[in-house]
Amino acid sequence: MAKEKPSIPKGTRDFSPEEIAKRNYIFDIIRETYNLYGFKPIETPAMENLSTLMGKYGEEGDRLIFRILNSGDFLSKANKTDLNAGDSQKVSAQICEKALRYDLTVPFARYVVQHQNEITFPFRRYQIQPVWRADRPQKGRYREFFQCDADVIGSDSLFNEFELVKIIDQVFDKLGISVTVKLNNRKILAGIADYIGFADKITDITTAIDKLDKIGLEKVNEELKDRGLTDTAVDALQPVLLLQGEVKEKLASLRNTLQTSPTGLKGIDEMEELFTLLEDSSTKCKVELDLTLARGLNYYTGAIIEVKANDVAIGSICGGGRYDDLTGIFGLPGVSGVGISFGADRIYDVMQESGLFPEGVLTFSKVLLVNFGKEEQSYAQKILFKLRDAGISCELYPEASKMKKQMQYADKNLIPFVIIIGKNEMETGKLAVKNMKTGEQVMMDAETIVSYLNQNHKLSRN
RNA sequence: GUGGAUGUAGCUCAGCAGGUUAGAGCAUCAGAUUGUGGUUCUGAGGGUCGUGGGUUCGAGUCCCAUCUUCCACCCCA
Repeated sequence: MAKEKPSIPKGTRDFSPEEIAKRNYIFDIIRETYNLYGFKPIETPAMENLSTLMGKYGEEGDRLIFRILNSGDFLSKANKTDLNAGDSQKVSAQICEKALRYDLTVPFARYVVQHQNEITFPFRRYQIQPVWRADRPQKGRYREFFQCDADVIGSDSLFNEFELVKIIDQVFDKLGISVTVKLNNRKILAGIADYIGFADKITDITTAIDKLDKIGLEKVNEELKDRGLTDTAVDALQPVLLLQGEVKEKLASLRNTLQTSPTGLKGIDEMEELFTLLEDSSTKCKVELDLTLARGLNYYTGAIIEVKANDVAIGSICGGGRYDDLTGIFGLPGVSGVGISFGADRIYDVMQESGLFPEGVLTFSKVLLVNFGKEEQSYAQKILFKLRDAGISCELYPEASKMKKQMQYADKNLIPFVIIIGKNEMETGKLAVKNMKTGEQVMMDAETIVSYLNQNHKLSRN
């Protein structure tokens, strides 16, 4: 049999215990915060019906959806003409009924519609699961990655947007990542497109302006013209692109410019309300209005949210926005939702690069009990279970190896305490408790060990 | 989907005018030290040089293809 070199698909990764520990640290902080804000968890399957996903993410998005081949004699169901013509596009739709989920928002919309009679609105849910995209891997870009979504559906109130920004602020503060939250509003963008006379080209306009800080004003203008805008339209757009100043000033100026566009004015009202809420309850991170922010899938209709790390160049690490009619596609119109999504894998990369993971995350066992032999082991066992009863993670070295080896094991596994139980200790009842970080060793009886460890553990936790 | 770089031991890399048995550091394992780790010393194991073809007397080294990873574009967490 030919030897097969083990490997995993492009853009996917294995996770070691250490990596899981670090990732869980991120998940825990996000989950705690979601819980604190009263969100409830759900999960949905890794695969959805292809038709549920198609057409929700734009043309590019459709291309990036991983499709799942039907089982059995799937080719017999394919249209022979398309097959012979080599039309992969058409054939794949005929032989794939399922696909891996591309994000968590669309499956959530599907969930809401499907379970609408069990749900009490407004519904606050969160969801932490992997998603898949058939993208070409790059820095901070994977084909399988975790999203951590929180959405409020069934409420138009801008208080929801406000709370989501507060969550973002709190999560990144706890993680120790310095970030800037950028906000914009699709209605303002629509108003701008309307104002320059190209309401139908809003997608082209937004994707072009989105690149402003990346390729510069001139290139953006070029691209706008390439995408079919007239010179006068591009000229009319300039004051908007170059808008400077405080949030209030920007909005006032826009209000003047967009006075003929009811949609634009609505967007400005919304942003004003949101920023007023944010002013009354200050955030630790910077929150700014960025009119060039056009990101977001094409189902966004109101607020657009994006978060960038200030110290690491990696693209956005959290994004979100309001979608007014995502559930309408599945037969439940008139329900508005707003949500955010933390990109756990990018957050991981940022934390790794900036050395932000606390030391303690890699500690699994808090205590190792040294094993010297049969008698010592049975004595140590009692201590072992006593510690576990007290909620202290610990392990007993399973065989009577050399002490050096056992100490090395504790060292390599970053176990902060070692308890040594030999003949002497068994006779006196005083056990040797060694702090592996300081090297200091204290003799104490079994009764005091638990409180000693708890105390020291808290101290070292910082 | 487009363009560019990369691939030698578990990891980081050396080796190249094509020429015997492919090297180093770190890591691993064992010993020095049969009750004390993170330092030191000694030794050992570990590679079909990403994969498949081709050129050549001879290829880790040159050519082609393919895959991986990385970088940029597109797009995005």
